[in-house]
Amino acid sequence: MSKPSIPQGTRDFSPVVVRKRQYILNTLRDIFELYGFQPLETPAMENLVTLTGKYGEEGDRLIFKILNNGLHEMKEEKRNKFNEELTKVMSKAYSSPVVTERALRYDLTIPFARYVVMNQNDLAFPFRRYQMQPVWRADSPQAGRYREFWQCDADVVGSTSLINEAELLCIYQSAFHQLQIPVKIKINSRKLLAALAELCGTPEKMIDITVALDKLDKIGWDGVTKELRERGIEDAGIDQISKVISITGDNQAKLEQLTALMTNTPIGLQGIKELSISLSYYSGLADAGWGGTIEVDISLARGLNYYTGVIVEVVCDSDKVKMGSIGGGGRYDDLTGLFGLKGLSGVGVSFGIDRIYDVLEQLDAFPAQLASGAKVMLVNFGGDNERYAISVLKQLRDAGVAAELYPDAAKFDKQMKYANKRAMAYVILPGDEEREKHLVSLKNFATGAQQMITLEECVKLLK
RNA sequence: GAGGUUGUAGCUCAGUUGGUUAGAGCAUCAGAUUGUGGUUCUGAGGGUCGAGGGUUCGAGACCCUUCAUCCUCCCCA
Repeated sequence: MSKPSIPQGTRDFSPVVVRKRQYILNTLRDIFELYGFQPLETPAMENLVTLTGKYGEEGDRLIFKILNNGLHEMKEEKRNKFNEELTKVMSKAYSSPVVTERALRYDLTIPFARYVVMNQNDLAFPFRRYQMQPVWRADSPQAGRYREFWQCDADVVGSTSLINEAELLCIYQSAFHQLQIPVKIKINSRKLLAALAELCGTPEKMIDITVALDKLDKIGWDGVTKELRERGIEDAGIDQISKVISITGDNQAKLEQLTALMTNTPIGLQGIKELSISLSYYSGLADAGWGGTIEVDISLARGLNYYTGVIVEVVCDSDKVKMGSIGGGGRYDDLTGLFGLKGLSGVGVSFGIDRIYDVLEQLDAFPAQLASGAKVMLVNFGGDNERYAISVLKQLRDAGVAAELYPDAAKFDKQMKYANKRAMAYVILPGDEEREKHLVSLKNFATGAQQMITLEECVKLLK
């Protein structure tokens, strides 16, 4: 007998953990629905060709490919061909439709784009959807990084209105307010980064600048300078970048200074205008009770290179927590163009469920009542008492009280220990005396107090 | 792709320069206790020391190979 284990980079979620995760997911779901987003689910596997070439060379290697089935019923000749191709596939980054033509979903964005293109005739655009599902990556796991993890996305496609940007900001604010996580939302525009590349005199280096700048938090300005040099940016250009990212003040002041710096780059001015309009829409929609701050941050880059407009990132704003971003998103033009549907602009946000979980744990901000499960357990005394217990059990459930009966007439001590371990709030003792009097003895497990009462009174207490 | 960590009971881990029959806590089961839990006491079961090879009179420990694991860098969420 081999010891049981689970695949590298996967996790079991125990009951308490599932409850806490569901609390996060339910909170987000309610908000998405409130803002008119519709739920979407796509299959765990996609056709391999749908995924390949969408995540870059590195990404292609990290896609979990699924071996074709039906090997046992192949004809001799086909099986030989299969084995030949399999050897090739195993030896290097090589794909063969003979061996694998499906793969596990790598993220939710590409399947979403695929869905939109396939259903373009039926969808009402702008299409607002949210999706919360696991994704898989054949990456080597490390702390906080798994081969199976959940993503939670909300996107709007088919509209270029900046109201969408403002609404997604509201969703972030509302969500983290409800979850009681203090946050700072950083906002920028890819157009400003494009303008920055122009200011450097190297507009074609925008991606290089973006990737380098994205590491500012991690490696500091000196590190970024070094990386920019390695990526072929001249010192004069680095000076320009330095000048732009070091502007200070509130959002209004920052945008004004930027305007001055970028008067000669139309794309920069447009980016500034978009940020300004988004923020103004936002202030019309925002609730005064939300605590999070929204801050224009020119150094915010976001690694993903399909973003083209406004980009955002959420970080936890608390001294007690050290954590990278817990959410991010932005506008992307033409994502569906990959599948032949051109001219559809989209904007979306993503919530980092695992990190949000960790933050809530560190802040000790999960609601206390999540810990307890079923409310009450009935002790099983066997025989006639068991029959009585079953009738009480049914009546409790009919009244909407979460209850369970210990299934065996085991020793009393054992049953009580079980109830204790399960963290039951109450225990009901349906024994001889209770059965004869048609009453129940209800014991409060926290206080130890016990009373013999009618079932009606009992239900009233437990509801 | 590069580097490092750890593999001993179901779980978490001790195990001295290589030396008799490999230990503890938790968990499980039984008993003190057949209607009163959280903290008690007693006892029991449970091990091819990750796998394979080597050195040695003798290996859980040393060497080689291999597998697994966790972590760091790269990259990413």
